[in-house]
Amino acid sequence: MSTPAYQQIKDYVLAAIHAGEWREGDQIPSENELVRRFGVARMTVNRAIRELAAEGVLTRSQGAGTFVAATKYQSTLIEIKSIADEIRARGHIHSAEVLKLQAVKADAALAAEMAVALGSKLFHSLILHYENGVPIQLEDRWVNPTLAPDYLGQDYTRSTPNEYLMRAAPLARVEYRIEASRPDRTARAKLAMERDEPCLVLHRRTFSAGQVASMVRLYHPAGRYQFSGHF
Amino acid sequence: MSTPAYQQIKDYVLAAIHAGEWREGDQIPSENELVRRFGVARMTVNRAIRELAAEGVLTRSQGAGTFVAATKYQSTLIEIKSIADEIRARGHIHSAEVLKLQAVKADAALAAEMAVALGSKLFHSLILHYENGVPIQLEDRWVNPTLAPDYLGQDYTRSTPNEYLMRAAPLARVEYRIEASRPDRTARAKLAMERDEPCLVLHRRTFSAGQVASMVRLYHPAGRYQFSGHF
DNA sequence: GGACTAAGCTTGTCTATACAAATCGACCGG
DNA sequence: CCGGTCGATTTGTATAGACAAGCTTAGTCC
Repeated sequence: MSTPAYQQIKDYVLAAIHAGEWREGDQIPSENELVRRFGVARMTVNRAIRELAAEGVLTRSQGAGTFVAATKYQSTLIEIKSIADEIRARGHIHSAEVLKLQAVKADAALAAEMAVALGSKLFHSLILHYENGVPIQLEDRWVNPTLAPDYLGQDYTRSTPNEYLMRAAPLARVEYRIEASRPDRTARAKLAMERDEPCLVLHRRTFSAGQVASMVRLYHPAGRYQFSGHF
Repeated sequence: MSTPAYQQIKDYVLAAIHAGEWREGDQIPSENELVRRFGVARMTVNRAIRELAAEGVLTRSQGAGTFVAATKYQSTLIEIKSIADEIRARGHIHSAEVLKLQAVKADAALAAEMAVALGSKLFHSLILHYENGVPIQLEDRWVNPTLAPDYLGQDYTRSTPNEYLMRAAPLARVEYRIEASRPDRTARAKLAMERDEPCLVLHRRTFSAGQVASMVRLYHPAGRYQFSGHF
């Protein structure tokens, strides 16, 4: 067989979760049961399940069993992965609403931040990301047209700006800043946030070919997202 | 030994990399060589090295060997070693007020987070850091006494807990989480925060010798601090 | 010298077994 | 009904061995 047995077991488990067969908190079959079903050694099952637990898909408890983990977000700031992937990886449905997608002229503050001349053309997009219909992230992005000339022509309900930019302008350097802030009225309304709900803002600039490729502010309601990671 | 063999091997490799013994791109000893050195089965070494590869510390190539991965990023999250240095680097004056410094018994939640037995002795400190007399960070820290027995005997108005811990327990692994939250009454009072001012909380656990060395929550009023970095 | 080959090393996977540790439920005695 | 004990189940770790597959290098042949 080409794909390793442990990977087949991982795929099987992920498929079952994705299909809704096993839900959050459900106990999944024991290692011995999976051994019977797949006809492999227990160490092979153990590796598959252990890796899924390490990836946050499952939680295990010695003596008790293995359970489908509660979906908690985990975004390493480091890997710039797309929020869409992250949501899909959880077996949930990602959707996006494009609120703005246009060319603008850079004012002083913007020109400084994007390192372009005052009055230069920039692309601006404002996109709201949903997970299972719940707004989870507001993405406010400016893009340098010289590095991504086709930026306005993409369909961002199908793929995310991030995915397009990763192809168009391979990133050389990333600069980030994390703030807690109170979003403005419109952002709050879009994210269905209460008046004083705290909000995490990830501010990020990516560089490509010595220029600022993109500058983005990602707004996350605190209760619905958290950054975490390890190294 | 309490800590599993595979974890000891992981710690050994991480320590060697951390110490600069093995550098970026260097080939590390083969599995069979590590088997000889540690006197364990190859599967045990394999698990340790495979996990480090999955974590991005090493890269492996079948037939060729295992190499120290290029450090992809450089995060200030790990370099916020000393807020005191950071403040001094800005030419400002750092001062600290020790609000608590005592031994406590771990309750259930704490024991779980520190990975110690229920009721174990832990050190707890609560320190408020000032920049030019303005409170800038509230540091709420728990420390494992076995790794830092002299923790309570330090003068934290002169050096920070972090500086002491870096010497006492060289860190092998860091886990972090960033949240936006509303701090409780006392924290808010200490930081001279207004009622609804947003607050960033950096939650961090450091591991040393396979144990949780320290767990800390750093509270920052949003307007007076931000995390940033690049990679 | 250049191209091919084979040996030896490396990692990748899998097996069958073993024991330890944690959990949970059934049973039993009070 | 309550509480404790014991056993079955489950995960956690470790072992020794085996074969496959990929890379490197030394050696051979032309």
